[in-house]
Amino acid sequence: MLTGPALARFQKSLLAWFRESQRDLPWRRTRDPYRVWLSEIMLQQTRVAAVIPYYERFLERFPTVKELAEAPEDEVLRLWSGLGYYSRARNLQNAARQIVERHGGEFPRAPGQALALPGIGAYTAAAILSIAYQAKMAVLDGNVARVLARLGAVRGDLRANGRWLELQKTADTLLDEEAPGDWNEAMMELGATLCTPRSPQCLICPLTGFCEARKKGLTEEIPAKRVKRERVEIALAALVLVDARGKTLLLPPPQKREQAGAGEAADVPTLVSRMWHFPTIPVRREAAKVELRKFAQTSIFRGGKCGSEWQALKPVRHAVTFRAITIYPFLARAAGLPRIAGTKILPLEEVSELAISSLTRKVARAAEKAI
DNA sequence: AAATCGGGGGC
DNA sequence: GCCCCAGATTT
Repeated sequence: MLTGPALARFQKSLLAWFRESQRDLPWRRTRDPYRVWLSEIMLQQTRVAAVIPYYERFLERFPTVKELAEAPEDEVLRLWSGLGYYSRARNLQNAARQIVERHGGEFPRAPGQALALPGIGAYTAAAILSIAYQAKMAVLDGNVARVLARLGAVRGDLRANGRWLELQKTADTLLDEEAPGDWNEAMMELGATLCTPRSPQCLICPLTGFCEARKKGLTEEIPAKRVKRERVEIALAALVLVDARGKTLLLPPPQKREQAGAGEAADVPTLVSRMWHFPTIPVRREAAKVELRKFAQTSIFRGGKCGSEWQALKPVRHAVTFRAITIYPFLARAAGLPRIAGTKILPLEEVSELAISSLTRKVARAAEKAI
């Protein structure tokens, strides 16, 4: 690929463009390793616009690694609620605790130690260490892979076989060792703003003269589309119990099931992201109410009074990776809520303040509208 | 190497 | 509706 003077021109072109055109993002106003780290975790598979409000709120509550390490997990998940990929938050806090215990509260500078932390893989280690500590490590993420694939006219699935490894080698050779952090951000910024998946803006791209895909007219064909798993439709029924004071009942974050049906598509703990949730079961669509009633009678009320009037609410749609879920919520008014250890009883409007997934937020909203 | 984990903005 | 995103972990 590029070497010598051509590489120098290439690097200069991109860095000049980046220093001129980069977006003003909250995490670019600091090199505090903790903030860089937090931003990189939140940005995994998540768009910038979605992250910004979460980033600000999270730092207000947890300004330092120490405060993050000492917080209850539920509080961390509460601030992550709605952002998705919740194991990121669980790993983040576990890593924070390790950093406090083993690294004196400072994000480790050694790549091996960084990679050993939960939630830190090759990309995130390179990103944090280059941006915060100017380590000479090249990042390879979806943006960079697309930029490199177009530059070199690389056909086929970028994540297949050894292709990702080849792309990493390419990224390594292109890295500007004088400014590794800026360089990495510049490559990603180009992919995020100009060298986009569809309709790349080649006319204003600083690298257009270096781009093989551009020369061959392949910018729309590269990179190849990812093959996705076929979508599976799932039906759930959820019970929104409300007492005379407008209070409702939620179940605590369920643990992963060990063996039985771990591979089943309709595994409730997975579908509610192991967060607080309304009593929920998989159902056959046509029998949602009957099956939910039976479940409520045996598992929630344990033979007690189940509430007479059940109101079917507007079905809620939700997606969890390859699963397309329809939740059939039922509003059940009861004189009193059953007391069950571990459950939470609170006003319906306050459900959104808990550590819940978007699925539960949608169900709560549907119920609020009906009241 | 393949499967899995959320959610939303843009088209 | 579909696509894909500043990927990591588990098996």
